[in-house]
Amino acid sequence: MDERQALSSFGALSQETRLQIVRMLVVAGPDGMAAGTIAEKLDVSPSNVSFHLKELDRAGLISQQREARSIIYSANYDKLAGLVRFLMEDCCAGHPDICAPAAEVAACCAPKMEEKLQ
Amino acid sequence: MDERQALSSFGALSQETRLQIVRMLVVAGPDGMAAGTIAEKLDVSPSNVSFHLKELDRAGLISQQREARSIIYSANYDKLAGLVRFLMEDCCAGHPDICAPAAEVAACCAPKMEEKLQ
DNA sequence: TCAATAATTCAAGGATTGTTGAAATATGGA
DNA sequence: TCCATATTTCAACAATCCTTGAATTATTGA
Repeated sequence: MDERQALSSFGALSQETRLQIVRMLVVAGPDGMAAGTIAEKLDVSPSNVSFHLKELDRAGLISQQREARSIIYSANYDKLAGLVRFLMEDCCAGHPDICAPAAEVAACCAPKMEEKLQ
Repeated sequence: MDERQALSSFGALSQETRLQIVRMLVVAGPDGMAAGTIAEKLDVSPSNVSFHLKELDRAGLISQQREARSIIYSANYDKLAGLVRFLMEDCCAGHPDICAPAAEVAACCAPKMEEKLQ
């Protein structure tokens, strides 16, 4: 991930409805959710949710796939992971000793890692 | 970090000058940099850099401290770490098995951790 | 083919955000 | 005190972003 992509991702995530969409899709997993379902759950108009989905797609944070009359959206985990990496690289570029505590967060994704460190 | 803070942080980081400021301050470390130095290095007007510094301060990503005639800004590492955690929590809320690779990034902050995992 | 469903696109407007340069504030030294 | 330095604040304008509802496209089933 370069600065350009990071800017676009941060921009996409800096709007309430879009952040909620991403969080919902992340929880939904690889099966994703239909645009209409997202609109319904977040109580937002179809046209408005469509606008925000397009924005998230442009940033590369989500993908779409038609299924019958619905269009199914799902989170791009690799892009989210890339953004996490970008932020941590920034952090470490300065003072690894200071930002090391941030590494703790990794435990939430890799519980086995935490065990090994005991 | 709650959604409110995350939104504000993402908004702050979604502007080129501000993202560059944060990256510079992170590299600068705890000593920080004077507002004028930042403006000079990024080739931005003092009033414009001041506008963006205020925005980053509002988001809690940086701190300031007067030193003689200068005002020294420095990165808030804990807030950045909090944002990393927020993103990873989101990731893990869904499918830990899928987003686990993101945990690799932790290695950049905690090289000792990586050794232990060999 | 026709109607219903699902979603997108478009244009208009309102709201927010970014830029600029001039004026104001704060500090330190002569 | 007076001047130079360092930074912020302010107002005006430009640019971007968000919302809304109506019109459009795509798909399915009767």
